[in-house]
Amino acid sequence: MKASVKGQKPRLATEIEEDLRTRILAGQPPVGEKLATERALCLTYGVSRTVIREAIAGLRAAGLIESRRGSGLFVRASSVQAPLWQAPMPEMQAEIVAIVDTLELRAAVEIEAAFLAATRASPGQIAQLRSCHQRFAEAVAAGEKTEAADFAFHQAIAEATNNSAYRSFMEYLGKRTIPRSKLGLETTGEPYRAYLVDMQSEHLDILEAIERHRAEDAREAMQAHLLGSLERYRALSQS
Amino acid sequence: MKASVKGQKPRLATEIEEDLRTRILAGQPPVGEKLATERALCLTYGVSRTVIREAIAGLRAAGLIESRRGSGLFVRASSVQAPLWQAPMPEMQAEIVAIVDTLELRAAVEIEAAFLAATRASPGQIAQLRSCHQRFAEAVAAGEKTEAADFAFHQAIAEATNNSAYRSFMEYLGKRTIPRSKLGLETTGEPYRAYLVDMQSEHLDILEAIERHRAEDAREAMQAHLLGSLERYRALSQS
DNA sequence: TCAGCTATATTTGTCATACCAATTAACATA
DNA sequence: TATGTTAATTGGTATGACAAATATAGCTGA
Repeated sequence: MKASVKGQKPRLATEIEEDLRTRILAGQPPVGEKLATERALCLTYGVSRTVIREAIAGLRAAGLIESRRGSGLFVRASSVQAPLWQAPMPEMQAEIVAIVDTLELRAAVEIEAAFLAATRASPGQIAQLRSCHQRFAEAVAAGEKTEAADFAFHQAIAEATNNSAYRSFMEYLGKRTIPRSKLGLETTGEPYRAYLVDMQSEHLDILEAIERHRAEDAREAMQAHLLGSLERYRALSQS
Repeated sequence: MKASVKGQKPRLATEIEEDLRTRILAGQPPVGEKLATERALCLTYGVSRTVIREAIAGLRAAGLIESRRGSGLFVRASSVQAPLWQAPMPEMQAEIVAIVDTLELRAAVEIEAAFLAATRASPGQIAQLRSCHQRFAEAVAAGEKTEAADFAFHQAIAEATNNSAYRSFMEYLGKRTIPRSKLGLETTGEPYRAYLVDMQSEHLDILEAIERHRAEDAREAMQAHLLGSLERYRALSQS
């Protein structure tokens, strides 16, 4: 059943909009190609042109298509990023989107945090980072849960920025950390362990860059780490 | 001039959609309240009901409003757009140093937001940015307060990331905006006006980079803008 | 045979009217 | 005053019409 206002039956235009959105995101038709004409869509869906135009208005607002009078409807090079993974249930969609959005925001903050930490970290803060890294490595070796150690490492970086806003932001994120198993990630077996070993290695890259006060190196190491995490996460999600 | 397909004049529905979007995002009407009826909007904008319905279709697709037959149009508290920050960050309250830290955190986020906006902004969002920039310019020319227009411009950039976390972050910052006069900034006289003219020029650089989908340019323009603002602020604070 | 021009067809944008379905407001009655 | 009925309001959908912009077909001349 398509989403609708509480108790009300779904609107025809909304249903058709979702169907067209699904097709467009699936590359049918491909970017730059023409969509069927309004008249053809009326025939296809058996509805009036008013309904079709409202469905198209939604797609246009989302930046998926553009219309040209006299020419037709064209699929745009989409400005909206495709979802990282399919939501199992529509009700979870908002939550999952928020998770992905938060991860993206977090990435922006953490990359800059690594830079600032590399320029400002005191010897005591670097020692704290090394200690967190060590605890992460021990958890990996013992086959224990690594989420807490992982987050402690990132929190120590925020601490080393000597910026209370960064500390607060990471503290806030900590309250919203979601266990990897809840994200559908299989947290046992060799692939996951390899995933953790890669993470550990990247943590070391970040630590060493901060230790040597190489700000740009720290930024790049954190960026590589977050991108690598995302890619490994995707690979594990599909296995 | 509102955004439009190359060479084509803007569509009435798109213009009205942007205007309504601006009003809704400004809290007029507030979340949960009713929008004007379709009929009233026809009279207000002097257009047919078809145009109004297409504008509304775009707002509905964006999750800003929901319609209920027999009841009216309501401003939604969207689950995606709801602010992630429910509780205030305790450590960020009423500390001078916290303000500087927040600005630094904000810079990290906004620089990345400019990058993401340049890759993702829809034509409607670019039009919104241009509208905000225009209002800022008008406020400068009229000698009026520019804080609201300034913040609206930055909020529109966050909007154009199509990332709810960025939106929420900017919304949170908005609640913490401190009037420049409270920061000890003399907000009258020629030096302040020159300060605003510089800001306006930098806003245009950011806007044009986003408009041209030059992600790296947008990032650099935002970085230059934020650094420039800080330097100008320091200069004004000491005069 | 090909290029250029013109007329026609196609497509989207906007307008107007009508009717249906759901909700709300007004009114009458007990 | 409460309840039920009726009318009005509001959004959803359908249909037809015309304008504006673009694409295509056909004709003409070199």
